[in-house]
Amino acid sequence: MRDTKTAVQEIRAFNRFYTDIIGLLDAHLLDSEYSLSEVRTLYEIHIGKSVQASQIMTAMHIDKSYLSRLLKKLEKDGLICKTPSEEDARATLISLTGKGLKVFKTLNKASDEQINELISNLPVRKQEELVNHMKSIMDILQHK
Amino acid sequence: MRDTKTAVQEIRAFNRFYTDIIGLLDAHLLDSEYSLSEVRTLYEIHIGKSVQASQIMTAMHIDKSYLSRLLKKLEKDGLICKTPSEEDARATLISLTGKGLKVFKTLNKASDEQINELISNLPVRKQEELVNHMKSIMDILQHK
DNA sequence: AATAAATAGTGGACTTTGTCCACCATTTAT
DNA sequence: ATAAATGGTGGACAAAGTCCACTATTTATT
Repeated sequence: MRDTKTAVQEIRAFNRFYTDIIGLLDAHLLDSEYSLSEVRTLYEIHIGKSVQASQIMTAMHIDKSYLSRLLKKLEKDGLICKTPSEEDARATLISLTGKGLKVFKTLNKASDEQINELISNLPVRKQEELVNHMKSIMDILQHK
Repeated sequence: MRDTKTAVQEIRAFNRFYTDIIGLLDAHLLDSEYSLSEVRTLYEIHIGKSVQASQIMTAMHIDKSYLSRLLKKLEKDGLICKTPSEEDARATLISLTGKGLKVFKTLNKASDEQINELISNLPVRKQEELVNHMKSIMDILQHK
């Protein structure tokens, strides 16, 4: 392994840098009617097709009661539907409704555009900084 | 510019991936007596040596009233001191006290160790995933 | 010089996000 | 048959952060 100090410093610098970028994206996304966690929940249901609450919970690293409430809102808005699992009467299976899929796709598209705009507007200086950070980290990982 | 769809998708995939990693780090750091924002505030004061509240605010993208409260706590704990600015009577200059520097260094070291541990324990699969994400993004930026 | 507008910061009230805990129902293990 | 684990809900609460109104200066405008 190469010099640990440098590697760690580099990763922390990248974290600060990238946390900032993600923060900006997240902030922009907040105009929507749905919170970040709600959108993320829709995403998890979307890719899982038909999932249990506990699976979403694990994927998102959130508390089950919080998830329960997120799901409640999404259900109230008619974006998801719950059906009792046939194998396990404790569990309910969650899936997107037609409306849910539509809303998800809309939000997703908005997010794509956001990112696209970010890429287009990223000043060259920031781009170079990002690339340099990434190079260092790749270097660290490949030599560890 | 290359295929936009792919580029945007790739960046979003990386965001999800890296948000997860950062989340883990942040969660681990929470054992400390100080919150993430408080530590970040100490960091900003540390690198700025002697700064105004408004500078920290801009760097951290947080509300001024929230920062005011963060500073109040740090001051109460004797980690920072405020002195009225001589050029501008509206402003106060903020700097770390001896104790503040000591605490910051301790927290900083803990954070370093955290990252170090993360690197050491990152499964090869995750490492490769990270490197692949980064390669794609660098590729995107360099061809845009 | 007088006043309008901008800048720096504080504190009250509030919202959002998320956790902890107690609880019910069902299922699996002993 | 019963203990323990799993899946989920809801109450109470904590943490993080925003919005707004206010004070005190400072800078710009007439």
